[in-house]
Amino acid sequence: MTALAKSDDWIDRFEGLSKLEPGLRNVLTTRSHVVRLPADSVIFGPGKSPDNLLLLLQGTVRVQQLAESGREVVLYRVTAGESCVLTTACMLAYEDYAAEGIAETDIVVAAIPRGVFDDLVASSKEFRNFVFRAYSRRITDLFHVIEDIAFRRMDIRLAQKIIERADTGVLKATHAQLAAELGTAREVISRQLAEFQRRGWIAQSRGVIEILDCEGLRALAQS
Amino acid sequence: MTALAKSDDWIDRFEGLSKLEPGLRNVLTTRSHVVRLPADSVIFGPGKSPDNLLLLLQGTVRVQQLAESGREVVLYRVTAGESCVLTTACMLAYEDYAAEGIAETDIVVAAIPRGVFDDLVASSKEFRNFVFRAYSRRITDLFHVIEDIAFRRMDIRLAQKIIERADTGVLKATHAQLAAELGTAREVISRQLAEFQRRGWIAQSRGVIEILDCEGLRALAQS
DNA sequence: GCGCTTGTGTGACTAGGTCACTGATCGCGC
DNA sequence: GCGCGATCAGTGACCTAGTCACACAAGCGC
Repeated sequence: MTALAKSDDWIDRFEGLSKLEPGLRNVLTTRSHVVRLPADSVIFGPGKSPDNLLLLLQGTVRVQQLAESGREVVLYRVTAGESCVLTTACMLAYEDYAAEGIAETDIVVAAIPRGVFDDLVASSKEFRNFVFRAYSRRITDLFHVIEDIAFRRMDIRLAQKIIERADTGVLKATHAQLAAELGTAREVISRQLAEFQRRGWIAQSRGVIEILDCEGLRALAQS
Repeated sequence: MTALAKSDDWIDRFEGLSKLEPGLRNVLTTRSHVVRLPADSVIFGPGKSPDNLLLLLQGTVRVQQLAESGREVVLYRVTAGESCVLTTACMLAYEDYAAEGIAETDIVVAAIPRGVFDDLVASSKEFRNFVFRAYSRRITDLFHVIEDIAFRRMDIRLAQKIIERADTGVLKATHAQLAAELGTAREVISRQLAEFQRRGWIAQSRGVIEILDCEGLRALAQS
């Protein structure tokens, strides 16, 4: 991180920006600032629209939808090397919407002020492509979420989530967190996990799920 | 329509474009073409990504998500005076996604080729704002859909849909169409409508729903 | 009128969400 | 080490929504 703050190395971490015209690289680095934020920071949310485009250098950001009832769904995650591009659209949002972005880990971001963003979009085809490609990616993610919620079974979605988010066979998450992730109720997750356990696919303890039979899970996830 | 094809009047139908720089108005009109398409035309879809940005002059376009199972959900509608801006993102789509856009009526569109779109984004702040504002709008719509599907009751969603889409107290749609609209099964719609009828809110006949008690529906829709 | 197609109604059953709990486990202060 | 509040997990009863396999009805062409 110390090195990051004073160099422009970070640009090369973004696939779509590596071929950026040299002059514009300069614009980017001199007119944006690298910021470090602690885990659980709210990047944007209802009534809190950012006025920077954020490029994520380290860590992950979770973007989730909130309902008045208090329930939530995770829409997608932004990982290092990606931009949180929907924020640009959100800057102009018609009504303010009920999604928020939260730092899931400590994060390091390059914040590009709105005016600089606008200049770059105007002057660089590379940058435009970068932006539109990022949009495309997110919208595809949203389509995915819709399809999942509307048409897929919970057990399948849960199995997928466990595989996707388990690190070295272990997933640290409470049932309530998984429920928020998938937009369902805690009890539903508890019951499904109990069933997975009964089948010998996982072992559970407080806040931890351990995968015992990845093949079993995968078979369900892919059906 | 005859008048439309040969003038640039249509630009003024788009709120965000009316203040477009005069020179660029010209670019728009000379390098785009006004096209008329019949109802049910597929504007874009899986494996059919458009290479024009479409601005809708007349009619409406329905954008819907398809699942392999054959079920569908309507994501949003584009109405006259709006642009089908997600197509721009879709031109660059990572994987191709399972959404399609269909002309719901006969439509008249101004088709802006990709290169022209790019030039305009580069040269006009007005146009950029127009584009990003349109994105914002659509994304908000998608957030809405997700919230509805994940957290709202069917009876409420159905009541809303009926009110929203009924024309002079009458809605011409089959139960199957309403089911596709809301991403549920036909039987569910049939049962809900039977209940609405039992309560005296609507009358039904083949392919037609007539609103008898709008207040009753509205009360449910708002709860 | 006869048969086809399309639209609607129904019952039995499964999956998922809600409610109101109980019991387990953990961290922490003392 | 013990007690206690907070967080996490399990459970049964009940309701809503989606699935399946039908029967039945209305419009349409011939």
